Amino acid sequence: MNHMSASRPYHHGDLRAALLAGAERTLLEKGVAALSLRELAREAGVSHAAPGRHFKDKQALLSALALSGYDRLARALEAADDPALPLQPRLTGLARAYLRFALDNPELLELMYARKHDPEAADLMATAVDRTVGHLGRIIAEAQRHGEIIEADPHHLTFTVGAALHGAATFSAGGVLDRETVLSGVDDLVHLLLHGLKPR
Amino acid sequence: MNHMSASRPYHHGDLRAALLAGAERTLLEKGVAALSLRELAREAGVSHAAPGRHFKDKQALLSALALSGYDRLARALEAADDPALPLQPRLTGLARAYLRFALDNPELLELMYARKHDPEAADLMATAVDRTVGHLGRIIAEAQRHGEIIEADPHHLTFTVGAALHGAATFSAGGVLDRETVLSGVDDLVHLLLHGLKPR
DNA sequence: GCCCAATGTAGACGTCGCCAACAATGCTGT
DNA sequence: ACAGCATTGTTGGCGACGTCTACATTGGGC
Repeated sequence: MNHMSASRPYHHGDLRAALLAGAERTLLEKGVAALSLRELAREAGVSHAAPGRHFKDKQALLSALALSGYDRLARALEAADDPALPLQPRLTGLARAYLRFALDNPELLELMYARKHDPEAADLMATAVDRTVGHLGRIIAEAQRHGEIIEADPHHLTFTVGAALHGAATFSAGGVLDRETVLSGVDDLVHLLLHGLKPR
Repeated sequence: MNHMSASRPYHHGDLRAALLAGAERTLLEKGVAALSLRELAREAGVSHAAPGRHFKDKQALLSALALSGYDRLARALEAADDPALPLQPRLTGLARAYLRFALDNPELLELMYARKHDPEAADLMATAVDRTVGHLGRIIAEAQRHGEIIEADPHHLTFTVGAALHGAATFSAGGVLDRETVLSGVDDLVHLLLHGLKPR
């Protein structure tokens, strides 16, 4: 029985997606602290308990958000990777894409690296991370085969490069430096990683 | 008038310190999400509104916690720094101390790098950070004077080294790698930073 | 066309951060 | 010594939140 005239249908249609979309927007505009399931439900026009049908608890929604973040990051990196380029500009392009993502989505990045996810979600995270660092790892291994990079344990190399990029992204997202300064420093960062701090 | 026999004194003595200590313990044992002002008040044996006399809101307590974290980190780094050492082992020692701190206090480190602090607290943070990266910066500038490091913009160099260390710390604190693996990888990390990935 | 699983609703419970009004305490100036 | 006052703690309450349970509505598969 419909009390109100012209009321929306009892079922939302795709509440899960609507909640995720709203959460993403709130995350971008007001930060993770401002995320509330009840508020998201209000925005979606459903009752305060409806989100519980799609996410077992708030953390589950955050995990889903982080997971979709990994997807977007992976797509951004793959789009930015040009295998035809020589090693250094290729890495620079990747680094720039990563930093751009970090600068555009600082709170999302924080969520992605948070260590509060259910074991199940954490597994999905791990594979998502593997996909990304695996990409970097393959580039490095290939460069090793071409003799462009020293023959050390490729995991160590990947870890170091990934750490430098991620640290830069964290610093940048922290807002100490402005966007342009960070992005224009990428060339030097990659150069330093490749050539080292010691004179040659 | 004392209703209860043998009740505690009306005033706590040093509630502020007790709250911070309790918060630090909870942070270590159960994470920042489990931090509640009311719970801290209970542990300290005071009423639920008492913390409000010492911290204007919850964020103020978190900021104080972060600030004390910077203090401890700075002390740990200074204790670990041996200026008599050659550059590479000296940096390795510092890196190891930083990673140890990150592994021991992952949630605290996250708090320290959070970008949610009041302008006033953010200022104190900034100077605390300056103190630490300034230390690193001086080491690098000195090495430059000795010709041990290329003559590039020292800020760029410091940023890169700091980013690499911080990224490694974040990865480590994230719990993907176990403590021993991380700490034993420090030598390689510093070596790579100094000598670069390209063959010499 | 019926039945059941999926989805949404209504209400309640306990916890939380924060605020205001009030009570106890200890410091300071005289 | 002691009055007055700022500091510190208490009590009670407000609104918001996450989560649970019981119930309502819907739509797809037998």
